[in-house]
Amino acid sequence: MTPTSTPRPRWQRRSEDRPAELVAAALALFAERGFARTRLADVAARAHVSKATVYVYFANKERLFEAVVRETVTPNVDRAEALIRGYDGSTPALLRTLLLLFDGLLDSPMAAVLKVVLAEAGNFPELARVWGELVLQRMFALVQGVIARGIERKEFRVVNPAEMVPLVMSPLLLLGLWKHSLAPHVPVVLDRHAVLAAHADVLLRGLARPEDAHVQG
Amino acid sequence: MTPTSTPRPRWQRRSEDRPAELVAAALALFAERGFARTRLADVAARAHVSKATVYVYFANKERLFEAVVRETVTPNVDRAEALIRGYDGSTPALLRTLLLLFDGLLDSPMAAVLKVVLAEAGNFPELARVWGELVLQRMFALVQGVIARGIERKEFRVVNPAEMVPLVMSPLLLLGLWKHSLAPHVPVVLDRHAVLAAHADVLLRGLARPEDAHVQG
Amino acid sequence: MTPTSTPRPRWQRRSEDRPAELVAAALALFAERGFARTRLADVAARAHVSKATVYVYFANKERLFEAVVRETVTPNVDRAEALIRGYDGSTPALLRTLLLLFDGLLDSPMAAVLKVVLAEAGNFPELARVWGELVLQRMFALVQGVIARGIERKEFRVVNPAEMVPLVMSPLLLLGLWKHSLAPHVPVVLDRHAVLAAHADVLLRGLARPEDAHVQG
Amino acid sequence: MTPTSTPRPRWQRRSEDRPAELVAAALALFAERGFARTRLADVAARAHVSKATVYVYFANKERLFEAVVRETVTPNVDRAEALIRGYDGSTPALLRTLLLLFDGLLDSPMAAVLKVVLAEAGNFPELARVWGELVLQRMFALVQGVIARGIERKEFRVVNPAEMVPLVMSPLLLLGLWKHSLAPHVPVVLDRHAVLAAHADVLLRGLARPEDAHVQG
DNA sequence: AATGAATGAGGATTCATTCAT
DNA sequence: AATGAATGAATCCTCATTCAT
Repeated sequence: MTPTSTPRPRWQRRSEDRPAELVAAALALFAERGFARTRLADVAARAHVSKATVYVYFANKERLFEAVVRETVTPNVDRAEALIRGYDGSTPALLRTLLLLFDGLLDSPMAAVLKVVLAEAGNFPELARVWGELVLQRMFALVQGVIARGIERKEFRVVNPAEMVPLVMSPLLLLGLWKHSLAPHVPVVLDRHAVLAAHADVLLRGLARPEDAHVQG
Repeated sequence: MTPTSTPRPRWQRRSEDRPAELVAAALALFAERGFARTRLADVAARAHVSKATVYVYFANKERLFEAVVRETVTPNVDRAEALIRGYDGSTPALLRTLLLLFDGLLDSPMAAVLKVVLAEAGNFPELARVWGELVLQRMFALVQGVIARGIERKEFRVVNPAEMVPLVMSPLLLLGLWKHSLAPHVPVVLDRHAVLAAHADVLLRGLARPEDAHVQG
Repeated sequence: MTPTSTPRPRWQRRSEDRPAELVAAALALFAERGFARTRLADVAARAHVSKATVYVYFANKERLFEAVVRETVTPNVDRAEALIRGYDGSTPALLRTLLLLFDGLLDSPMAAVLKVVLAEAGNFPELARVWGELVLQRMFALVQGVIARGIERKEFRVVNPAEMVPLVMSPLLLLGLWKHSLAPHVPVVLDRHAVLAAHADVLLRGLARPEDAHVQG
Repeated sequence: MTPTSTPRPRWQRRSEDRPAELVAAALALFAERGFARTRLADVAARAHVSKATVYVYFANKERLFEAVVRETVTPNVDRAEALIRGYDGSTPALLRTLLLLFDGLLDSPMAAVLKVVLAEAGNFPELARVWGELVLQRMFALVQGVIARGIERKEFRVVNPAEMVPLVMSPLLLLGLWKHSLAPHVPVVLDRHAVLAAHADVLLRGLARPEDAHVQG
C-alpha cells in the first residue's frame, strides 16, 4: 500500500562477501594479537565497515572467531583429504608427500589460528569443540589411514596407528608455534625444512620393518 | 566481658612469603584462564591479600607473569640438567630416561605456563625472551648434548644433533598442549604413555645405525 | 491500559550538542575544583551522559580540558578584538574602554579557567601552549597596539609598548585570581571597581606626556 | 627492672631538623608539580626517610603543605618588614627599594608556593586562610603604609592607599606566575627587570602630585 | 542493511594513610 | 622515633555490545 513501491537500497555495496571480508580482517588480527587483545573496532576498521555492522553478521566476538576457524581451516583439510585420496604410490612416499603438504600449511593462516585456539580453548570450549570436529578428527583419521595402509602393505612394521598420529604431527605443531610465537623473539634458529627432512627420515626409519632397515622410501 | 575482646590484627606482616604466595596464586589463575582473563583482583584474593599488595611486590601484571614464568620453570630445568649430568649408561637408555623425566614435567605447572607463554609471546615479547633464555636454550643444549654423545659413542647414526632436538621434544609439546587445551573439550582420546613409548621406539630406531637396526636400547 | 506503556528511549542521539554540553559541565567543575580533583564521572553526570560517552568526544581528561580552554577563551578574545578594531576616539578613552571590557571578563568563566591553566601549566605543557597561542599572544598584540597608537598620536609619552602590556594587564590578573581563589577565604576586602578606576587613573597619568600632566583622558 | 637500663636509641639521627628537611623536600616538589601531583612517597624519598616517617611529623598532606607555606613565607615577610621599618629617605625612593626587594622574592620559593596556594585555595580553604594571615595582611599593611607615608609627606597626590596596594603588587604577581607557569612553555619573552623599571616609573608618575609632574623620585 | 551514538561493566593502577614491629 | 608492609578508596580508561535512526 505504501507508494514507495521501488525497493531501492539505501546503501551502496550490499555485497554478499561482507562476511568473508570481516572474517579475513578478523583472521589477520586474531593471528597477530590473540583473541582478547583484538578489538572489534579494529576488525571493523580493517574491513572498512562500522563496528555495529560486525554485529549484523556475527552475534558476538566468539561467533566471529568461530567463523574464522571454520573458514580458515576447512579448505585446507579438504585439500589434504583430496590430495591423499587417490594416491597409489608406496606408503613411505605417500607419507613424505603428506608431510610436504602439511609443511605448506605452516605458511597458511591455519597455523596462526591454531595458536589462538590452543590459547583460548579454556575460555571458549565451543571453540575447542569446533576445532576438534573440523580439524582434529579429520586429520587424525587421515594420518591414521596412511599408517594403517603402510602396515597392511607390509611397508611399515606393525605398530598401533593411533599412537603414531601424534608422532607424525607433533613436529609440525612445534614448527607452527615456533614460527608464530617464539621465533621473532628468541635468538635460537630453527631450519624448518631441515627439521622436516630429518623428521621424515627418522620417522620412516623408525617405522621400517627390521628386515628392510637398509631401504629408504 | 566485652564481646569484642579479640584484638586480632587486621593483617600480618609476611614479606618473606608473600611473593611466593602471590606467584602461586597467579600461576593457578594464569594457567586456568590465560593472561588477559586473569584479574589481579582474583590473584590478590587467592593469596589473601588486597589488590594493592600485589603492587607492593610486582610493578604490574606483566612483571607478575614474568615472575611466575621464572619461578615455575627454573627448578624444573635445573632438575633436568642435574639428572642428566652424571649419567654414565648407554645413550639410548639416557634418552629414554630423559623422555621419562620430561613426561613428568607434563604434569607440572610448567606445561600450563608454556601454553600461556606461547599465546602471549606476541603481546609481550619480553616474556618470549625470558622463556627462550630460561628454558629453550638450556633444554636445547641439553638434548643436543645427548644426541651428540650418542653419535660420538657410535650408538646413533650420524645426524645433525641440532635438527634432532625439535624432533625429540615435539611430542612432549603436543602432549602438554593437548592436556591443557584440547583434551577436556574434544572426544578424541590420547594415551599419553603409549604415545611416549611409541615415540621412544620410533626415535631410537630412527637414530640407530643401519647395522644395529635389530638392536633396541 | 498497560502501565508500562511509555517506551521512552534509553538515551537520545544528540551529537550536535553533546560536546558543548560536556565542555560546559567540565568548565564548571574544573573551575570549582581544579583539574586533578575533577572526576570525569562528575563531568559525565553533570552533562547527563555516561562516563563512556565523554570518551566518545574527548580522548582523555587532558583533551577535554583543552577543549574547555579553547571554547571558553576564544569568543572572549574575539570580542575584545572586535570591540577595539573600529574604535576611533582618543587613546586614553580607548584604554579605559578596554579596561572596562576586561573588567567584564573577570566575571566570565575565563578567569576561572585562567586559574586552572596557571596551576596546571607545569603538568600539561600543551595547555600552556594553547593558552599562550589563543590568549596571550592575541591579547598582548592588542594591548601593545593600543599603547603604540597612543604614542603615535602624541597622547602618551614615549615608552616601550611591550613593557607596558604586563602593567596594563596585571591588575586584572590579580583581581581575577583574587575573586576565584582568595576572596572567599580571606577577610581582606578588595573593591574591584575602585581598584580598576585607580588603575586607569594611575596608568594614564603615568603614561601622560609631561606637558599634558594636568589633562586626564 | 629491665636490665637494659641504658636507654640507647635505636635510630641513628634523631635530628631536630627532620621537619625542616621534610618541608624543604616538600617545597621543591609542590613547587614543581603542584599539590595533587606531588606524592608523599617522593617527598619522603627526597628527604631520605620512609613514607611513614612523614606522618610522625605531619598529620597529613595538607598539614605538610601548611608547614611549607609557613616556613617559606614568614622569613621573607619578616625581612621585608625589617628592611622597610627604619627607612628614612623619600617615599618614592622607598617605594623603589620595596619593589627591588619584592623583585628578589620572585626568585625565592615563595613565588612557587604562591602559585600552588592560588591553585588549591578552593580545595583547601585553610590554606588560603593561612596565606591571608601570614602574607597578605602583613604585605598589605606594609605597602599601604608606604603609600600613606608618601601622601602625608606630600610626595604623592592624595589617593586611597588601600586601592593602591593591588596596583603596586600586581605586576609582581604577574611576573611570579609568569616565571613559574607560562614562561617555560610560551614563546613570548618578558624582560622582567625592564617591566619592573617601567612599573616603578609609571607608578611614581601616576602617583605624583600634578605640580610635581616633572620631578621623578 | 548500515551505522553513529551511547553505555554498562569492568579492570589496572595509584596513593594517602594506617598498622605492626 | 622509625619504618616496612599492607590496604581502602578512589579514578581513569577500555571495549563489547546495544540502540535509534
